[in-house]
Amino acid sequence: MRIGQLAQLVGVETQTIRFYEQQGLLPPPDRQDNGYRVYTEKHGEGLAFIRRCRILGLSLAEIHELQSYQDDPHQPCTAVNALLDDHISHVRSQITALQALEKQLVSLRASCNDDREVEACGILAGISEGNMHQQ
Amino acid sequence: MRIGQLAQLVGVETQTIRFYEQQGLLPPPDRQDNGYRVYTEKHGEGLAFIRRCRILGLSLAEIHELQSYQDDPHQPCTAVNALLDDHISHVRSQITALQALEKQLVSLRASCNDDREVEACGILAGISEGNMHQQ
DNA sequence: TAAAACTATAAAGCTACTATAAGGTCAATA
DNA sequence: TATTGACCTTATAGTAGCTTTATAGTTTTA
Repeated sequence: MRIGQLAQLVGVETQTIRFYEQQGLLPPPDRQDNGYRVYTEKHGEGLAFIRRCRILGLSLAEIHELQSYQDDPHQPCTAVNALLDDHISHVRSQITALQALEKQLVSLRASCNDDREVEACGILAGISEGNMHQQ
Repeated sequence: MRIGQLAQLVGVETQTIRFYEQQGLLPPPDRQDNGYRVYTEKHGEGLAFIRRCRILGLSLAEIHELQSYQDDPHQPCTAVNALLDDHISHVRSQITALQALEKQLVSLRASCNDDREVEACGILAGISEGNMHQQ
């Protein structure tokens, strides 16, 4: 299987595959005589794993960590659980921050309407004067 | 006022100020004979405006856009309102996405506990097999 | 046979800074 | 006076996770 086929199979760009290889997340595949990479099903699974992790918002470093656990299958999986717990709390704090931000933005938006000139714009005035009433 | 004082006043690093100048967000200040930048209150206000926008999550490009409106004070502020509306909907979709992600992560986390070996880890298995039951 | 589609590498670009290097300036101190 | 320390200057590289571009070789298709 060549790189283009693998890319299509998993739904990524070929450059992304090369990038993961370069970052040490995908093992370097064998090469044909012409230098083309040849992939196996294993590579497909590895790549799919990476993509699912990315969809879950894990960083490449975290994925690397997970891979290192996979390579040592008889250790307790405490660290995997901890990694996920950390990530969950990270996501939660992002949500909290964004919700506070949304509130601020909505109240700022309420301070203006389309019928004004920029000079009198409540939004620009609000930002300029720092009336962002963050709590 | 020199760059260090301005930085302390607004609460940013001196490099950040130079960076904004380079990006065209802060007008280049006058220089002393020795080359040191000299700032006025105007610069302080401009910098504070930028920082407040950044706290609101606006990109440098969006800030640039707002500045261009400020330079044209007799236009209707429709575009400002629209920019904010867009940003609000952007923030909202981020929140929605993160909430869905949190759900996925929590359900994945529930599929394992600390008493297993990596080999039997419900989380790794879940990711590997794509049981991420995204809806 | 020639063009289209694929592959390769290397390097730059993206965002919004932050950090580092190497050096010039200035006031106060030993 | 020499030097220390705090400040300033520019230029360059690093961060994350790719994407884009440039340049070139290979394979497939018309």
